[in-house]
Amino acid sequence: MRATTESPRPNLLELLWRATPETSRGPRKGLTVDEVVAAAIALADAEGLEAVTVRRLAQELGKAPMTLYTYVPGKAELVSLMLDSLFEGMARTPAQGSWRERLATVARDNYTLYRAHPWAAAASPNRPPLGPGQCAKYEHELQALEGLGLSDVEMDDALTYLLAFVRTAARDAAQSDAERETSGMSDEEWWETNGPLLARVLDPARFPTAVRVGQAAGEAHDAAYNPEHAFVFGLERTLDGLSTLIER
Amino acid sequence: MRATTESPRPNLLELLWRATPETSRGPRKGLTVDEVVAAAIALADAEGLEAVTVRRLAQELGKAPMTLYTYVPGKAELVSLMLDSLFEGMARTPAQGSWRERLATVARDNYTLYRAHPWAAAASPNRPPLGPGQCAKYEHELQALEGLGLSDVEMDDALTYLLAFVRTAARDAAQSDAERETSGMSDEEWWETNGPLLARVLDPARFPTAVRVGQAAGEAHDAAYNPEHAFVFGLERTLDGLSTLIER
DNA sequence: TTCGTACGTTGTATATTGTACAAAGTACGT
DNA sequence: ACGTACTTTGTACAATATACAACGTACGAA
Repeated sequence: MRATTESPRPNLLELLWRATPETSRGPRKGLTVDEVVAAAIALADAEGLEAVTVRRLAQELGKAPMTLYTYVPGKAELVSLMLDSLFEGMARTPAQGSWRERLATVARDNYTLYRAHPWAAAASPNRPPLGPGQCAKYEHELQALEGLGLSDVEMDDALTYLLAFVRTAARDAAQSDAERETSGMSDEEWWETNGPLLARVLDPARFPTAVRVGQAAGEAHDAAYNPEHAFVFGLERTLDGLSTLIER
Repeated sequence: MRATTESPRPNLLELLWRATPETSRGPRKGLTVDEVVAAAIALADAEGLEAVTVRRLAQELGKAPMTLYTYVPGKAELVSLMLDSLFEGMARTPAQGSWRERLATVARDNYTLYRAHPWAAAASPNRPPLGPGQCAKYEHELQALEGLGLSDVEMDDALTYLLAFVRTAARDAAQSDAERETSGMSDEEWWETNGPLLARVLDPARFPTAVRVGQAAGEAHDAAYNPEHAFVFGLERTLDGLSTLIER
């Protein structure tokens, strides 16, 4: 048996905190984890997360594809690093005003982030890994809920609930945008194509309420779905829902 | 120029409503769209959506891979068909009781569906294509909001908001399950591996609230995240949020 | 100063994906 | 009876993540 070296594959958490042991042997590294992550974010912002392939990213960095695996154990870890980097640098508007204003600000900061980086809304899990960015974000956002008489567990519940709403709203908005782009069809074209079939098949006798309400919603929003309206409406509802917990 | 036949690639909407023109020429079809969709659902239920590849599905059906393209124009359309089929067959508990009870029932029916078919929660868009299943579902669910004094647009807003919450809750729950399975790590093992680093890096002076609240939440749920609790908590908040719209 | 070895870099290779294309075969309508 | 529309299928291709091994570099010990 050959005494092969134990490959010290860095753990995601170590990587997030940049707690990988420094090595001195061997050639100098031509890149840093931060550079790789920054390039990946730039690429995802410009062309979407599906453009962030190992080959393409390496090309962008002027290296051979496999080189990246020196910096990042795999693609999943790279995405986590991208997210944490976003969280690290995102806006943290200082908390002020009523609890409702403070939470609305938290929601808007998040919505703005996810709208600016649509790939992040799709990639972000409900519980992101505990990197420095996520921790700073969590710390900041909890401030909006401090001193309201909630238990610690309720603070976490409330924040998780609010953030899940925002992520979903942003994700749906991004998806709505993407569909419009991908299909390359305007709403008018869509109706020209599909209207006849729908008219035949959407029997008002069978779906009376659906036809009535669907039509009203479509006309009101001037589209099948209006993400910005959904966010505004949903944010009010979400804050109202939290008020019964907070103003108990 | 050869007079090639215009390939009558069926539109998704035509396919959803099974409104594809019947052909008589040529060999008899060995399958039906319904059989393909049913097999795909069974496969996704058993092994996840990532197991539903064209090759695997064809094998399951005893056909060559490319045969499936006779029935379905591509994989995206197949997934839409799978979803609509699920919606068609899902539980529709009759509406009764207060508006709150009715909406809670709608939410639970949806949550049950998505928990039984985790791939569907991940694949379902905010606005599913207008297939027969989706229409029947929409019609049914709107009943819970009928007669409450809401405008048609508000009915749609409210339902969309409620369903987005449920989808997200189910998606997060499925992801939480998947992570546990994929990592193959129990919570204890995770802490053994990552505890030391976290202890060093999660400075209570830098993240006082985060450390305090995070620890409390973790202990209360006996895990980093408790999806079922999040659903119960969130459903109450969501209904409270809608109450300010409905009981105005 | 020399040299072994740990480690960065990279070319090659593999398994898997969706699906385009064309050949082959089938059965209906004329 | 026969042409042709349509099903079925084999082959092929581009793209993916990443395993593996060869190669070269430069530090640390001698």
